[in-house]
Amino acid sequence: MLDSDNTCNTDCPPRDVLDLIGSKWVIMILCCLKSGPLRTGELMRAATGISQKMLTQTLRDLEYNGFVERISHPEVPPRVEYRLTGLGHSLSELTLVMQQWAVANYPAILAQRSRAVGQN
Amino acid sequence: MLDSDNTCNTDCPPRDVLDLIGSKWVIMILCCLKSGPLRTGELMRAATGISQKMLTQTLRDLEYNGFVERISHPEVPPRVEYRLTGLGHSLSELTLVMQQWAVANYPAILAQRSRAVGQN
DNA sequence: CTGAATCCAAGAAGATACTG
DNA sequence: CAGTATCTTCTTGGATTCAG
Repeated sequence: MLDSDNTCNTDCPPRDVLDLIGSKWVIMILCCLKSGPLRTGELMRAATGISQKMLTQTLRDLEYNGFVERISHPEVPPRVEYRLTGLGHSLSELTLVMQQWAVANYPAILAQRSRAVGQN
Repeated sequence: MLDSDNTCNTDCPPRDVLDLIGSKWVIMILCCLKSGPLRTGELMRAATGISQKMLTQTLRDLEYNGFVERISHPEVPPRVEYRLTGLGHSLSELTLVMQQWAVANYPAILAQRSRAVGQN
C-alpha cells in the first residue's frame, strides 16, 4: 500500500529511486549500455557531453545500487567494461516507459507553456 | 523513435519531464491532489514538511507545464484551489508506475548496497 | 489567507591537472 | 586507458520577512 492517507513521505523508496534516475546522466548511461557492455572510453564518446568525473561518479553510483556491473580485465593497458545487471535492465525498461510518456505528452506540455507565457 | 544511435541528448523530452518530476516535491503534490482539489493551506498540511516557498514554487511550475489548474475565487479573504488537469492525472499515473517499480525492487537495491559496503 | 522577495547553506556538476 | 583530486560555479531548497 502506497501512501495510505495521501501523504508521500520524503524518505520513501520512490524518492530514493527518483533521486537516482533524476541525476543528470543516469538515463543516458542506461541507454548506452542497453544494447551491450561498453568500455569506459566508449561510454565517454557515447554519452555526448559528459565529463570524465561525472561518468565515473555516475557509474559508481549505478554500481553501488546494483544496476551496473564493473568488469575489470587484468591487462596492460587496463581494460574495464560496464554492463547492465538484471536489475539494471529492469530499470532501463522503466525509464523507457517514462520516455514514451514524455514524447507522447510533450506536445501538450509545450502547448500549455506557450499559452502560459502568452497570458503574462 | 527514441534515441536512434544510442545517444540520448541532454535536451530531450525525457530529460525535461524528469527534471520536473525529479524536483523534490512534485510527486508529493501530485499525490495530494490525486483525490480532488485542495486549497493552499490544505496542501501545506497535506504535504508534510514543505515550506511555503517550495509549495508555491512547485505549484507555479506544475501550472506552467499544464499539470495543475489554479482556481482563484474572487472573495475576501482570498480562496485559491488547485486541481489536477487531465495531463496532471496522466502524469500522476506515470509516477504511480514508478512508485510500484520502486517498492517492488527496493529490497534488491538495499541488498546490493549492503553487499557493496561489505566489500570495502 | 495567499503568496512574493530576500538572504543563505548545501549539494550537483563542470574544468583542469595529476597518478598508476 | 582508467581513475582520482581539487577548485569553482550553478542550482536547489530552507528560513525569514513583507504585501495584497
